[in-house]
Amino acid sequence: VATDAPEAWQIAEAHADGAIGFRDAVYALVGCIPHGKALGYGGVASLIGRPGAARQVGYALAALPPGTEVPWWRVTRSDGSIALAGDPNRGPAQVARLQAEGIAIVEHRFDMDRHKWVPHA
DNA sequence: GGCATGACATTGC
DNA sequence: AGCAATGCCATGC
Repeated sequence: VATDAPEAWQIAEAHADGAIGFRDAVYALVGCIPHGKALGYGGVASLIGRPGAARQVGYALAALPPGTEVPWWRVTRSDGSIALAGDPNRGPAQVARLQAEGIAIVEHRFDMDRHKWVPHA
């Protein structure tokens, strides 16, 4: 299986084994989200194996450096609304990124069911 | 080790 | 459908 990126379950396992910390697991998983897809904070937390730690996902992403390669913009709220909508800095940037990937956003919200990423197990 | 903080999720009104 | 209140958990001090 020549996948260029680790599978979601592998990340969850690595985190469970303590090989990587929660934050690193978040970064790795977010990095797996394909172009044009999105995921809710809770969804990311669940895939890592820590359902309920949705807030920490945001906390981890907030710690990302400006020029990071992690596609943090593909992570939104579970209902498809932009958490950073009120942020004059990252908000517009996130919306622009998503739209550039083909996701139609109206009033800082988009159809999550239509763009939600579902790892193929 | 305990306390306060926070890019969320859910439920109830 | 929209708003308010409550629960959850990793981080940092």
